[in-house]
Amino acid sequence: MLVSELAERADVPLATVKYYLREGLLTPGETTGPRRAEYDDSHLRRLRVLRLLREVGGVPVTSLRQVVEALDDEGLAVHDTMTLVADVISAGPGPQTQDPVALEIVDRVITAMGWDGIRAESLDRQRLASLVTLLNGPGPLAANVEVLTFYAGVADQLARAEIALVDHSTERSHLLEQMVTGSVVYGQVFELLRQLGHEHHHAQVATGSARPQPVGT
Amino acid sequence: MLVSELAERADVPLATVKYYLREGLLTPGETTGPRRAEYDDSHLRRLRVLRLLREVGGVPVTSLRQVVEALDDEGLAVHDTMTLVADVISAGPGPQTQDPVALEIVDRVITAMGWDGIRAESLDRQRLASLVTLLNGPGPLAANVEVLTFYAGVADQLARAEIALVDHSTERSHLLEQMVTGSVVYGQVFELLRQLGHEHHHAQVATGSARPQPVGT
DNA sequence: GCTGCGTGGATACCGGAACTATCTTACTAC
DNA sequence: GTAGTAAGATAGTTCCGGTATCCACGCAGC
Repeated sequence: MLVSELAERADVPLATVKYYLREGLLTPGETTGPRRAEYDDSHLRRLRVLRLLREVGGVPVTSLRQVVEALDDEGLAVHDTMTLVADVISAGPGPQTQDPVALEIVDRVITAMGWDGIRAESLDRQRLASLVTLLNGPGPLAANVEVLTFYAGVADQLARAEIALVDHSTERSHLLEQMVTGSVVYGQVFELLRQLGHEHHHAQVATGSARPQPVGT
Repeated sequence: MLVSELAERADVPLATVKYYLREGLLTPGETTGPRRAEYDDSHLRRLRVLRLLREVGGVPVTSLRQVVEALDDEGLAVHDTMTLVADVISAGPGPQTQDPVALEIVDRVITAMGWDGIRAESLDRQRLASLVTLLNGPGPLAANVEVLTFYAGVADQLARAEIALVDHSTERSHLLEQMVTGSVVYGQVFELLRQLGHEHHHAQVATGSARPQPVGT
């Protein structure tokens, strides 16, 4: 297919596709003449992934370039690609504080969960420590190991389920695209469900019903 | 305190505080002279909340104005304020699709959860439907009622816990600020923990250990 | 073969968001 | 009385994510 068709099929303005090509987010189509180039299904899939990351995940375009680099590096194991992508994708700027106390709280949670596959350089780990610093600074909120471990337990349920859901036997590129988009979209899905849960339970409190209890019924 | 002190205590550039005042995100201090105004602790707390919503939650400044309006409307019940704020805060633009099929899927999940306190106009509900449309469009991912209900169950655990955690007996303004910031910050905390969970379980898969199982051990 | 649409490629421009800098006037503390 | 800063207003800046325009030219239909 030609660019215009690619753009139309992905429901993306042509100008934007050209922009992505310029930025190196899409590999140029196969040139079939001086003013002619052919694009295939892999381009279409890639473009869809990019739009999803941008629009649903809010991933900035500069980060997208890092994502495609990781995705296209055939020499990289699936696992390594995913950690690379994870470092880039999750929201917020890099960690600004390296408060050792917060880091230790985070590490204790990680240990309590038995999560032994986490790199010390994991940006998520450091970002989490920043948030803990923030929570334990001025203000009424506080994060302790117990609460965080509870959260981690819940998060673990999701992580397990999500990994179990993907078909691990498919080809590398398809598998990665599936995992990356899944992670982003289901992250949003969960966040919305959490908000809906809030809305319901707030209503419960407001109408004078019993306060919701954290664990059992 | 004077503006400069307010800015310093909240660790926000003075120019930014002035900007927020201009935008109506902060109420003007009490004028004690033609070129003098006094700010108090409520301003400081408000400013901290705003920065948190902006930096951690990524809430745009224009939405912040709506948030403060809801927060400052003393005639509004706590519950109603929260739903108003929730509509404004959660990420993404308003819903663009109103696919009846997706909406019905969402509603079935809501019913299955026994969530009867959710307004039909809830933006989160509609945003979720948009995501479901997206998932069930082209591409390998798919969202069915079962999977979504599983997610909703997990989300419900969090929502319960979070509501149980706040001290419901404090004064309106403090309570709301606590709930709003808590919702945003813990949303991020959870997302990071979910990513960490992924990182661990991916590592498990990569090292050839048993694949993680969704529910039990 | 001619024509006119559309292509690939390059470059320039735009609009919104979130600040940031400057300037003016005037109080206030020393 | 004078140096320092506050308040308030206005204008300017940076970054991001696109759009728009331009050009020279090949291809499809006639």
